[in-house]
Amino acid sequence: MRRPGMTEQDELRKVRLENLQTLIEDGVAPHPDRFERTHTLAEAAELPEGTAGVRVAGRLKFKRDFGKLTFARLEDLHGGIQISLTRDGLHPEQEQSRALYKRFAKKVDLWDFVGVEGEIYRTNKGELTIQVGAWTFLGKCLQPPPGKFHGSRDTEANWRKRYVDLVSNEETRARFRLRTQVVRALRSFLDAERFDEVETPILCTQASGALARPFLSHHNAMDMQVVMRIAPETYLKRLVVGGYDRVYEFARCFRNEGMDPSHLQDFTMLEFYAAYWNYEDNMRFTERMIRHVVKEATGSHVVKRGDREIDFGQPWPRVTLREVIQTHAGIDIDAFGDAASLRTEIVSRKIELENPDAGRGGLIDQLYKRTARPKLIQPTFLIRHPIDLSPLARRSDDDAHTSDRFQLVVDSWEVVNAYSELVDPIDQRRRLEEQAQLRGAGDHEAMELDDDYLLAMEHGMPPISGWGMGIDRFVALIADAPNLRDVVWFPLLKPRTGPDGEAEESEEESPPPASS
RNA sequence: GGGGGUGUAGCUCAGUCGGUAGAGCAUCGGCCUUUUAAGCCGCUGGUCCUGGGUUCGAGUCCCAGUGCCCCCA
Repeated sequence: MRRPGMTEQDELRKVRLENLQTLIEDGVAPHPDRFERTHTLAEAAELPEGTAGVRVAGRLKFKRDFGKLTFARLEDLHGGIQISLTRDGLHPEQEQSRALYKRFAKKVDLWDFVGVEGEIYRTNKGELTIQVGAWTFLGKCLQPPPGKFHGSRDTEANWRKRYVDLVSNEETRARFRLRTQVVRALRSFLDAERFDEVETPILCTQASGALARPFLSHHNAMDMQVVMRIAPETYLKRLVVGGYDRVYEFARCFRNEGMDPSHLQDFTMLEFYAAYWNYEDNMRFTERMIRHVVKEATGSHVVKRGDREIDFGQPWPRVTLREVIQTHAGIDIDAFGDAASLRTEIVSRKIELENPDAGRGGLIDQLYKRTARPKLIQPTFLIRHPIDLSPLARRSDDDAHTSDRFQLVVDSWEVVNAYSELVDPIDQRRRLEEQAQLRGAGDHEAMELDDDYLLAMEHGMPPISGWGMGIDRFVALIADAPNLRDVVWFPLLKPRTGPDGEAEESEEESPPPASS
């Protein structure tokens, strides 16, 4: 394999390695075991001037050296503060102080970890700063950091090396802080409403609970195929059979399907089930919860999305699928009771569908996605979907063709999907058998017959309303992120081959020995 | 599956008609006690994504591949 001369990256790394070596030779511990802080960086930035004995630690993000005075800035995920060191302010003895100053100015590099102790003051330019009386080396960054002013703007690099993205870009830090806030707000809201949090299997013998293709794997000891779950739904409903009357799970799910900016293979879904509720109870609850979470996480009910403003504070309209299609496609689906007549009507209106051979429910779904969904911007409850698109949902009492179901649509994204659950094991078996027939006919998205779940159902279910929300989508929505990968810490990407992806050859210098 | 875009120094980016590979910042050396993208002087730094082809000569043109992005079905 060709091996060119040392690249610039190698050279920059070598300088840092040499700086570390110098510190070690001076008796500095390269990897100290701990550092006692009195404040986080964000806390320190709120302290009044004159506060002494402040001990903080963080990554060195800027350094401006004036020869006898150095300004620097420490940062972490939640904040940062400026520090300043002077040539004569680090030790009572002048010679010692100058040595400590020079060590900091010359041998500590950007992105190294440093701990300092000092007093809060305000600089001539008005910036709150810690006048450092003592500093401690806490960790070396051997890799050259990206630019000082602009972090990496390369989206691919930011996904592959999210840690670099996080250190470099405040927008990235803010986006992930928002995600954490959203999850925290949802969890505490549900806990306060007496829901119990559980975990159900990810590795399953059967994929159920959604219309999607699973990832396959193999269990060696049992010598059998296993699948990664596509939804936690049927397990959570088993728990309702078992006596949980309000239960939820933050469920990592996996769907082996096409990739685009609004779909991930590996995503997080929040599902909850509430006994004795119907889907209308659930809509009221949803509106209350989501409104609360948006306010809690963003500080406002109004979220900016591109040039649009989404207002979660206004009452959310409820429209039936029939109404919304009538409005935007001009077709009354109730006037076409079978697939053939509906298909003819769609064709006559020159609306092109991706899969014109679908059944009536499938045609309605495509018609909606094609014509109406792009127009739904403000939070809207879409209700009463065709029964054959909802094999686990309860049939409406007043219309055998529709289900007691709702979706929450925001900025044309389906954020929430919920319904009154089908709790009749006889009806459930019939509908899963229909799905199994579609499967047999080659429809990979049709649902599998799940005998074990049907057995659980036969032990008795109360009325239930179930609910599911894609956390990644919801966060991307309120973070104004164009791509779901922007709100996932480590999105799946193909490994790089070639220059960047070559295995490291073992010619790198041996690490410096630990100081004794 | 189809189409379009993109890949050049550690980072952000230029690179004209095919003719010696460029800038700013970072790094490195020097000066500087109040900076906020500090400033000044000087020096470095390249697998132009990969592989082929055309050509006297390719970052540039052609073909194929590849990572990433976007759009469409």
